[in-house]
Amino acid sequence: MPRTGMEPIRRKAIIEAAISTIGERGNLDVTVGQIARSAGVSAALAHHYFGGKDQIFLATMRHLLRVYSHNVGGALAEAKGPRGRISAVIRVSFGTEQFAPSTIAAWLAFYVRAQSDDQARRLLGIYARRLNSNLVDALGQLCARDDAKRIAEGIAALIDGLYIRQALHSRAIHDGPADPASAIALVERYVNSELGAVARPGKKGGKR
Amino acid sequence: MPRTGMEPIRRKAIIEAAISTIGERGNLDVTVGQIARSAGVSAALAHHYFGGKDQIFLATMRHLLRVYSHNVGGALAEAKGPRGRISAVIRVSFGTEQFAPSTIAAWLAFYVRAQSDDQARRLLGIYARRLNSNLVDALGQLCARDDAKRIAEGIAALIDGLYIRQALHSRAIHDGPADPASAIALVERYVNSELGAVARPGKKGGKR
DNA sequence: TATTTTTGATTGATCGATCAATCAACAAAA
DNA sequence: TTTTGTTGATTGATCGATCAATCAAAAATA
Repeated sequence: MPRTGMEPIRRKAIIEAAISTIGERGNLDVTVGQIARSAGVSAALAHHYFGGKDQIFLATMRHLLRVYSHNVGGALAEAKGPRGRISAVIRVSFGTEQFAPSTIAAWLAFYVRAQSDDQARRLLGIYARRLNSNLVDALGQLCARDDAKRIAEGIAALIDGLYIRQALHSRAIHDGPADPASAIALVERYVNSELGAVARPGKKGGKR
Repeated sequence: MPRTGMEPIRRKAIIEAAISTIGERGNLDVTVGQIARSAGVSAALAHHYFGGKDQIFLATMRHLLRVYSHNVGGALAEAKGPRGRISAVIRVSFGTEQFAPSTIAAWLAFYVRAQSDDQARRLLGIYARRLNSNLVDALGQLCARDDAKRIAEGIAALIDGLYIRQALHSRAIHDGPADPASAIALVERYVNSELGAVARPGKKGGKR
């Protein structure tokens, strides 16, 4: 049945199989064979298209990152004002696409991977920097630069922390579904109280 | 040179070697041989004393947990009032012992391990529950129960998030040292603004 | 249209390396 | 000499990677 033009279809299938396989196991201790089987192909084919296990992982990370960036981009476009852009980032971060159990598990696994793999770290670095500048830019219009940096760090930490906790809970309580709403509410509340506590930025932000 | 009474010495050496080996690599893809060599013994001896790789990991987790609990216990004993106990928990969580790069990396690695290993998950669950009840108990004396739960979740998420981010940063910037002070300040500020925003708890906490 | 050639798609089989685990043996106290 | 500590050697299993061999569609040719 080999029709030509299978390559993009296979690549996509293998990447999605990688996400679900990694997501099920919760770590990167998955074999190429497992991923391939889940994608309905042989392990050899996965190697053929990607070159090796590492590259399957990297392609999967890139896919996750691309989807996230795409969603953020869309949400930012519709957002009204800096505060709206902050909410957009938060909302997307806990959106159904990002907050699916297997996505969360894969994300966490790649975080760990970045500890020992330069390329993985570089990819995560791109995501982190983009998130950070989105937040700092928006916050910078609402408060002093120093405060903006600090609040952005807090938001990012809250997001990462809620992710890691969600990953554990969704397994502890027999695959309980994620609860994006309360996570969003918690972060939003953080943003509000932090913004409420800092002075408006004059042309020069005053100290505290 | 076999003197008797080596067992506890070897166990400790192997556990500490496991922490540093895991910490260096940043994940659990370490061999028993590497751990053993770092401890100055043979791989066979590590098996002899622990029974297997899994048990080395579990013993290492238990050790990490025990040290943390011990430190928290000590800090809680000296703390004055509920607000002081919250600060004690935060301070210990970012204390030098917990915030050493290899400890952070090992902690994160075990978090991922808990995704696929029941016993590891159980151990982390104990830690999480203890942390949570410490925080909720203290917060419950300062605000309504519902608020206490929410703020405790926020604190825990912030701690986890700052950990995971620290793990990445300390590797990105060529083993830059941790910065406990700013992490502590960020969480403390969160506690203050959240507590400032909620009403005092009457005998019955009012809604919001 | 019918036949041949080419090429992309795909896999089973297999190699080489790694590693956890086991065991038999040895050394040094007790 | 009995026990405790310790290790090198070995094994069995797993896995990533490679490769030769199919198979079928598409393209070229008759």
